[in-house]
This record gives sequence, C-alpha cells and structure tokens, in this order.
Amino acid sequence: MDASPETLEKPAANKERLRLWIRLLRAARVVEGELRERLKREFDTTLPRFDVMSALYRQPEGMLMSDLSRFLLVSNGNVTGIVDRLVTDGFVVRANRDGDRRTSIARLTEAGSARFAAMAEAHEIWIAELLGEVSEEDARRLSVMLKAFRSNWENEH
Amino acid sequence: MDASPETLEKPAANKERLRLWIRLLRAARVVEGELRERLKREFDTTLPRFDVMSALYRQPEGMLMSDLSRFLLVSNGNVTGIVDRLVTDGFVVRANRDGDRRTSIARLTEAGSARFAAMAEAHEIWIAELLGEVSEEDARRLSVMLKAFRSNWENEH
DNA sequence: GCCTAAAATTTCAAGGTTGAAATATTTTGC
DNA sequence: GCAAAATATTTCAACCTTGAAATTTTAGGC
Repeated sequence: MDASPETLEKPAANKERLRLWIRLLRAARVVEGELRERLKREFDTTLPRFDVMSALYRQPEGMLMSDLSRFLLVSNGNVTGIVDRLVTDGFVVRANRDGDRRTSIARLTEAGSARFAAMAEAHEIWIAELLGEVSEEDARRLSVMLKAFRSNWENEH
Repeated sequence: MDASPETLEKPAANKERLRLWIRLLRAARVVEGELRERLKREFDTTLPRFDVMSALYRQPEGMLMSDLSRFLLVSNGNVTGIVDRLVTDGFVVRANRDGDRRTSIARLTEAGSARFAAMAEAHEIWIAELLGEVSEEDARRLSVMLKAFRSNWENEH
C-alpha cells in the first residue's frame, strides 16, 4: 500500500500520530498488566483464557476454532493451546459440527459459564477503577474515534 | 483500593469505560500485529527487540537493565533474554558501571544504532499509514486524553 | 572487620504467540 | 468415482512474558 497523499504532505500530523500510537500502546500495557495480575490473583487464570471465555460466553452454542481466532485477532495455533487448557480445567468442551469431522466447536460448560460470569463482574469493576479518571463524555468520544479508526483501516485490508 | 464514588454512582459511565477499553485494546492489537509482521518481513526482527533498541537509541550512554525494564513496562527477566539476543546479533553491548559488578549497562553498537535509525524511519511511515484515518486534530486530542489518563493512574500506584 | 540486609541481575518453569509445516477431511472438476 | 484443490485444525520451533527463586555483589549496623 502506498502512503496516502496526506502521509507525505503533513509531517507534523505524522509526528502527532506517532505520539498517539506510543501513548495508546503504553496505556494499553498498563491496563493489561494490571488486569493480568488481578485475574491471576483473584481467579487463578490468565488474560488469554479470559478472552476466550468471554468470546464463548456470548455464543452459548459455541464457536469454531477459526471463528475464535479471527474474533480474538490471534493465530489458529494459539487458540488450540488455550482451549486445550480450558478443556483440561473443565470450563470448555469440544464437539463436531454437522457431519464435518474437520471442524471443532468449542463451547463453555456450566462450570465455565458460571466462572466467567463471576470474572466478568469483577472485570467491569476493575476497568471502572483503572479508567476512573476518564469522564463518561471523554470515554464516549475516545471510543467513537477508536471505532472509526479501526474499522476504516480494517476494511481496506 | 476501594472503588471511587463515581464508580458506584454512574453505571452508564462504567459501561462506556468498558467499551472504551475493549476498543482501545483491539486497536492496539491490530496495529501491533501489523507492525510485527512488517518488522519481521522488512528487518527480520521483532517488536520487543525494536522496543529495546528504541529505548537505547535515546540514551547513547546506555541503560541499566532495571531502567530498561521499568521504562518498557516489562519484567526484568524478560529484558535479559531480549538483550542477550541483541548482543548475539551484534547490535548491543554490555558493560559494568563504576566499580559495581552487580549492574549491567546495555548500549547500542554502531551497527545497532544504524540499524535502528533505518527501522525508525520505516516505523514512522507505517504508523502514519496505519493511523492515516485519524486527523491531526483527533490525534492530538486522543493523545492528550491518553496521557492524562495514564499519568493520573500511575501516580496513585 | 563481620554479618545481615539490600540491590541488580539471571535463571527457570509455565504459559502465550506466531508462522509455517503437517494432518485430516471435504469439495470440486472432470 | 477419483485426483487435486480447498478447508479446518493441530503440531512444532523459536521467541516473548511473567513471577518466583537463585546468584552475585554491595552497603549498613554493630
């Protein structure tokens, strides 16, 4: 992909975008680190496990491994390992869909669903705490900007 | 830490913060994934190596391992491994500071400095491209909000 | 001058992550 | 029907990451 005209014409804008990216990344890392620590301490689990359970919770009938990896923006091989461990823990089960023996549908067990519900409740409070300095209005504005940015970019690729 | 009054009083604000966090995380992941791919393809390196070199580039006299890990928001043991590999590649050297044989100062070699300069140039263009949909003004506003949020939060902990 | 505490780093096990190769299965073209 | 292409997933090596334990060295208290 070539640089857009604006990319070449406005170096000041690009410096500003670079600064934005650095701050966005640092903010994400601070929050992620804190969440990781709390998930470990309070629920003896990890952020990737939480993410997978979160995705499955919204789809009680289950998700294909490939849907899971696409939704979570991680590789196929990665999901395999995380789901394996969740199965070992008894939070997820695998099944086949239709007569297709290639596919594997993962879904939460009763225990997994109950566990996730408890984690989600805590998670929401933690985020409220960690982003407490962001006013409701700022949160809304930031959120809209980020949504626009990401969907624009993804549609091109 | 107890939840702030606002945390309890405004559930709508908390939902908005949760939405913000999810979008922030996804945006960061999309950009990070793209950067990782390009660093691999164009420079045969990784994002963590880039981060370490970036930090060292700004401090030509070098940095302590502990300063490096604090600055990059990663663990001590993590930095050890990444620096090890950069040393193997000839991009970084270690030295001792003063007479203190506990400390280890890492700094870029000539080759490391030259390599980072080339990567930084490409990196800035990539960010301009990936965040191209964000106007200069939006970038500035977002950036200010993120800075305020992170520094407020960090000061308390 | 010792002994203990503190400080800086490394080591290590467990898990997360990617990208590529391998495996297994289904679909398609003929 | 069958060979080849396409699809879904797993496996694997290399690297990243954490948090805790171990190591090495220095600083402080006495």
